[in-house]
Amino acid sequence: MPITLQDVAARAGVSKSAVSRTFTPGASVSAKTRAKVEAAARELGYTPNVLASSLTTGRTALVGLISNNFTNPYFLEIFDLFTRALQEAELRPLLINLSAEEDASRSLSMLRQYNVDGVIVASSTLPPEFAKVFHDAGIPVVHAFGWSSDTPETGRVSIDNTEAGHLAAVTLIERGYRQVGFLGGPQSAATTSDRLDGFRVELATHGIAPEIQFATAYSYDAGRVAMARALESAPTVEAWFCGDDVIAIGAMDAARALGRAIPQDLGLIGLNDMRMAGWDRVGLTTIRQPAPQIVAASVDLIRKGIADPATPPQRVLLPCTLVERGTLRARP
Amino acid sequence: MPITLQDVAARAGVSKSAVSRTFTPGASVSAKTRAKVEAAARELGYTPNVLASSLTTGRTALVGLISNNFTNPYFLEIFDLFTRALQEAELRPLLINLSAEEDASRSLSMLRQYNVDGVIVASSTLPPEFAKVFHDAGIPVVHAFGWSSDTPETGRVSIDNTEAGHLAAVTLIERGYRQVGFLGGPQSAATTSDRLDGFRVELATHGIAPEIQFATAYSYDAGRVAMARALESAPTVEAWFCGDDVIAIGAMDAARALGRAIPQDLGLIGLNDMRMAGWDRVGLTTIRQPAPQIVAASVDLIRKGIADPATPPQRVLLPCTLVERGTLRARP
DNA sequence: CAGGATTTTGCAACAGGTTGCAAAAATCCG
DNA sequence: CGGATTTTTGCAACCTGTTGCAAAATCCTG
Repeated sequence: MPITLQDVAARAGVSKSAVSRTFTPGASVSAKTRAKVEAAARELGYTPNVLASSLTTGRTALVGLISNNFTNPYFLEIFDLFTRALQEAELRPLLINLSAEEDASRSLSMLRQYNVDGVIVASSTLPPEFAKVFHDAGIPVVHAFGWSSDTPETGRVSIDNTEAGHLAAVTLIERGYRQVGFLGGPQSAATTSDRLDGFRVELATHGIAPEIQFATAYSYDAGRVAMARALESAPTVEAWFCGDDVIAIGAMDAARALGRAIPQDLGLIGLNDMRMAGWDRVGLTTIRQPAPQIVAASVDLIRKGIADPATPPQRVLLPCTLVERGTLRARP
Repeated sequence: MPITLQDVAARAGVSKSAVSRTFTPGASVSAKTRAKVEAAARELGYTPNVLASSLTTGRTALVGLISNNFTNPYFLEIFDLFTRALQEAELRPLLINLSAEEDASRSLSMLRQYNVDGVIVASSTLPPEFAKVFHDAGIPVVHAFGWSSDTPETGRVSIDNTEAGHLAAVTLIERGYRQVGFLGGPQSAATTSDRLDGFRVELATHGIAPEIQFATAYSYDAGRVAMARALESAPTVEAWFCGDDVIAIGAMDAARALGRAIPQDLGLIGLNDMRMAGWDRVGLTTIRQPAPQIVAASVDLIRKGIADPATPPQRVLLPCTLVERGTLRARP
């Protein structure tokens, strides 16, 4: 049923090789045959079968896009960026939802079956070792949005989470908050501990030890229950640094529900600057991750890794910035 | 480098065929050879190459998942559901972001290159004809979340949008609203006109003609500007039926910004019931689309279409229900 | 226009599997 | 236990393209 090389070759009156070469950039074909072949291909509606060609070339243009963050609206923005950037680079994302399990080896074997050219891990909660499995299997891999100081040797792109924690601390101090807290994402997440570290270190220079709490997930609900608990156990904290915007929004609602006005009674600062943070009803002061740059750099790294598998894994750290809205009191 | 059938065959001391059969469900292999082969495969870490086998079997287990809704948080929920359901069915989603362009033929040729087994179009804004292109190319296709009374013959799963419009009208009438408006998604979207139809028809039986406005996209910003405009041009409308939750949220913020309290001064009812609609700070009264069922039915249809390409395209319409929260005044 | 250099072309082998067919092995049954 | 059945197995062809190699065609140059 589908049109093959053979069919086109027959129609154009040339050999299979000629047709193949017509569609292979840089191959040697005369203008005349090329024209004949292209005409025949057009008439028949021929599309080369990437899968078949991958057998000999070893290239599929397929890239595994793995994430386990399907409840955080921020990641829709990330997926939007990634799919566009990959399409731009002529790569095709094979999307894997890892919410249910965390077993890298299963993903690995699946992606191997499809001979993917590379893998992008877009997750702040997957452990750094996750990406390593692909690297060890010889598949170029980049871990985006996750990072920790002690990651194994794989490509990675993210903000400097320690720096983000630092920035949060500086901001809170500057606003005159003295009793502050850290409401992080899942405690096991690689990023969480870095953010906490940076936060703590800076606060320590002011002689402050933050209250510490963790939400069980990067989600509204998790933020909500964590903050409800936090307000109970640490009612004197004046401002919280939340490990993520969606957690911060949940936290905000929990605080309001318990009668604490924001920012009058309680300050909040988030992280990510997802689009929603700028909505009227949210107006969250937050630390922006430069998502477009992170994505661009990730795809760039993957391209390089594919082009030359010998490329050593690279790390890219991008700066984050404060975005002022309405959940922290003004500078005194 | 990678392990092939051949390698396993050699190690197990059998022919390639024996190995192939061991991995083909339902093929004839004795328990003894199967054991030998499995042992060898395990020792070598062999994973069959789906792409190579697809050449002869014509099956890739790849499914194109096409959407152009990457700014509507509702679709993150949809993607979550789809990726899980597809994984469950042993199918792999090849994600295509069609935000930039609407040209079906480009997607078609791309998906053909990869020999996808089927295509799922998850979009409320892509025209019904879009899915038809795949159907005509002999690729099983299901259009989910989009529908219009006059769609061409492709598989489709959605709510009955006319019914949804009807339900919205009934609800508003029941609350005593008489001056009502329709704030739809993009005017070109297939779903929009059906929703409007149902809405209008029911209102007409009460002698009411609604004010009509369209947002330019399914997004917060679009909802916001559309409502700002609507409040100007039709300030007497007491309640609006918004074609989508995220539009409704934007609309709500616009109304508040212009000093209209909700639900006291203005009623709003959305559509979808995305998770966020239930957040404290949103509390949107809305019409729920049964997303899990829509997704399940879509994947089911695709599976059937793949299993037997002769299966005629089916349509599944699922019921939608009212979810009461706080953006409509109480029943008088 | 001859002769050599260069480009283009087709053949055939190959990528990693699957499968129809016939031979070989195992099983059944009287 | 021998012959008829049934099951298992390997061979070889095939799926759709790519590519090294040598032959054929074209191009240059004197």
